[in-house]
Amino acid sequence: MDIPKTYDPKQAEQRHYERWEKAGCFAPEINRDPHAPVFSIVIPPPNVTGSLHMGHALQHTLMDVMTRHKRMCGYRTLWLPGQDHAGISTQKVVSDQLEKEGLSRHDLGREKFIERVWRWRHESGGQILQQMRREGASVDWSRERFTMDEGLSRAVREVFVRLYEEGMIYRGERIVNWCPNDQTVLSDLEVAKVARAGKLYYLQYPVKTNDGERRHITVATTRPETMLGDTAVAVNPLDERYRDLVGAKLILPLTDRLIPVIADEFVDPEFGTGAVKVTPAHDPNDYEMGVRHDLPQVVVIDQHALMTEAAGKGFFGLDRYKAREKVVENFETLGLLEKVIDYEFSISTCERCHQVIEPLISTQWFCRMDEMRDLALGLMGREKKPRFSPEVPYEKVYTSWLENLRDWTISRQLWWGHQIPAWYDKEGNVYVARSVEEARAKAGTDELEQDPDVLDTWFSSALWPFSTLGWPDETDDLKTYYPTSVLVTGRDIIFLWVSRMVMTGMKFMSETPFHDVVITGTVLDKHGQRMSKTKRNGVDPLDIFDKYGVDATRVALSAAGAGTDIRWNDNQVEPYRNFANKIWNAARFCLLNSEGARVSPEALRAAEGLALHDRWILSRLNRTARDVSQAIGEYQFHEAVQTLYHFFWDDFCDWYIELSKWDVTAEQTSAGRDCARTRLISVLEQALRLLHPFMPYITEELWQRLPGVSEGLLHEAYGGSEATIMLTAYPQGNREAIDERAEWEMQMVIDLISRVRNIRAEMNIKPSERVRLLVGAGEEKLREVFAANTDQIARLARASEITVRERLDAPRASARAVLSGGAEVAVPLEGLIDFAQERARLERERDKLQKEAARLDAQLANPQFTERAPAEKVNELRERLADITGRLRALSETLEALR
RNA sequence: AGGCACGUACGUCAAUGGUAGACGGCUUCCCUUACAAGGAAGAGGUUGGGGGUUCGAGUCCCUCCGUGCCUACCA
Repeated sequence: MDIPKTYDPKQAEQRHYERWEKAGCFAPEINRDPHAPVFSIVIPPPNVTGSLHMGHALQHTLMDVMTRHKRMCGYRTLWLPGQDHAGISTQKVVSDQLEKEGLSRHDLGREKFIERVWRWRHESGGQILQQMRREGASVDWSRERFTMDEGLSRAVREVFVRLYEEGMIYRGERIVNWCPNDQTVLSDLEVAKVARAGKLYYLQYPVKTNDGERRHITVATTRPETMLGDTAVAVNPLDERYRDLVGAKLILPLTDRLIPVIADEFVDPEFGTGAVKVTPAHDPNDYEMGVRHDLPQVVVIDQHALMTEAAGKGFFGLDRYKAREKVVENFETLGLLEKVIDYEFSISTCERCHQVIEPLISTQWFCRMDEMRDLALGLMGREKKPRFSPEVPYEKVYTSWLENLRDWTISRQLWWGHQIPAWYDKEGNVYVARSVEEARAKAGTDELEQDPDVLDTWFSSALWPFSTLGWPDETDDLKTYYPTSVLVTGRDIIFLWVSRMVMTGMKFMSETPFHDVVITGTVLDKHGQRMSKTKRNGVDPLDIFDKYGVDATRVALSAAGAGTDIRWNDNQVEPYRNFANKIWNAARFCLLNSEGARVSPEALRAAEGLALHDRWILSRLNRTARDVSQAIGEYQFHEAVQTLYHFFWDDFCDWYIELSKWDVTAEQTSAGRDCARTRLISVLEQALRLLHPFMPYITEELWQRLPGVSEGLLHEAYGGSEATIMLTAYPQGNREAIDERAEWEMQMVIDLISRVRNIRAEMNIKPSERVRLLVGAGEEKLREVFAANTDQIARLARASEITVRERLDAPRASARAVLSGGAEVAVPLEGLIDFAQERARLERERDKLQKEAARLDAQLANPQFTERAPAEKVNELRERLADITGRLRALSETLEALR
């Protein structure tokens, strides 16, 4: 058999994915058990414009681990893939392409432009899905969805119409967030607040008096240019300074308008001058105040952030920042600029293009959220669903956001997206319908024009868990896979996406869209900075795959703590690349000694007369299986990884293989040898199954090479499928197979061997040199354990002979050690031993033990402790103290003998 | 401005209120026929400072220092 010494991940990565896919392993239909429990996940649809980043790799890995695990547990398993049309981003990508050709989207016209976007999507969009194949993601490609698919678009129209008919969607004029660059309205969630160092300008507005008295009110503002649209100045009704001026008129400088002084509780008397200029058309708070006081709205800034005609001759057409300078200059000239101070404040910017948002009054479509919000809050209140992991702090983040939820601006002035299903007749009457035909029927005329706006991208995403399964039709998929089992995503879209899915899910399906929500940490760069394109500090997962292999990368990502941010550093993957190589070589050893062996479940049963190391590894295997399943179930992937890593490396490689070597590598063919080989390879096979959800490629690659693997090993739900490790049964860990006694006995043997190795290292005994071992053990049980395993101990401790007695009887010139359980071991070293050095070594150990004994003594002597602590805990300490005391006694005697 | 996290070995991170661990790195020895991406043995911590609750605190409470994140209508 020809197996290379070093694992080459690329080879395995190329070989298996396509085969799995062709065999239909990813589709739930592979499961032929009609009573199988169901497990389903919908992928957070990546943007068509996106390419894979580490955040995806992390989330996809966790989703795939869960999916593969549940599939191996016999669940009917669906992981549904798909993509989001990503309105603004996609439109921008294609617009930029056009720009390079010297064209704008308006040159093409709406229809041609959309055609072009579709072409782009088919040609270069969605590379991310190809990249997912490399990740090993076991998604069902036959159910792939796109938010602009006909089916999903139908769901969008259906939801829109129903909500409209219930009065939850309405059209109205409001102040909104406008991006002058993207030329569209944005929802509050798409606006990012950024701290900026700016100035606070103090402007004086003269009071119009009849007696010629010269008075003024000073207002403070960060945006002087908006003063051209002021229609009032507001003060707090309780503010003594201005009480007599409420109701008075002010002369608004640079214009010919008079504006009133009004009283409103919104005004904080402590801030600035206690007087606020009110610009209802260009500030959300002022807008509200304007509504309360019935103030006129003077629009002085337009959709391109240029000053309008209403701003006055001198300002018309100026950019808003130019206008700002000019207003300030004019105030200075007029002697009305009181002062300018440095001031840091936060401004609203467009999340995508970072342009400063301009609040504008505009007619848009809105969605009332109160009813759906209450549905979601009720679900959390009654059933505590969805269950967030980690629960702290996300459950609270989610609910407190819902409690403060406001109406959602759902229209966007874009071309790429779901066009709003509303039509207008010549009189401007609106007809909301599922199709133009339905609208015509409602209107009684064919002369209708559809609303040009499209819906917020998140509107269709909000329906994802049921629209992808066929809603509004009552499909089998919908009945089977809704609600989904778990949603895996980042914290940045809890509001944008998670909460909205819950709300629409409750509204239209009357059930939570997912039982659990796993919030992953953010992948940061090695300095703890967020990865971003502009900073160019992003890491391409494909580079990591090339460098270390997909499996190693997946394990490294799974090993990150639950919910905590991950400071990414390439070399963190190295240990897992090494781990993969370790697995490879362990399997290599098994395979090189596999003649006469075959994978066999019977070999894993405890039986009479099994050697200690066999009983032990079976116990460890079952314990590991149990712990891993529990960890995955609790979304503690790092614990699962740690458990598997140590089982495979420490238990299986370092001890079990070493202890099996003698039997397995025997030159003579024998039933005993075949038996040992079969057991070894069967344990390996189980270990590969346990590792498979995390490391799909290497486990499949090795599994296929094991002798005796066949369809017969598959989980019964997959009977008739082709042989692959991904359809075998996941080891559950049998509680009865956990053999505490075997684990204790083995621990004694390991302890003895380690002590001898320690002596050898400290005494500089060459590896090639065999030593004699004298073991003294008062307990008969222990003597039996050592006696039964002398061959093993001799091989691993490199001893020539071993004598086990009740009492240690060793020559003075020996190096000694005391084991737990009170046993002692001595290595006679005639002529080699430095007595002073040996005494010092043992004294050091004695001091350590004495300290611990003293601490335990004190704790046990404290009646408060023995009375209040649980009896189990107290006993544990007593036993430990007894053990230490025994060892101390033995040590003292040894030291005495060396004097 | 409020709210929420976090601070543990040289580095990156784990630890239901019960003996502080892992993986790199480091030191010494070994190319022992699965693996030098390996094996064996080690060194390294009064868990950011201070106070409190408790028989017992990395873990719970308070406070200070430092670092992140989120929310917000103070012009």
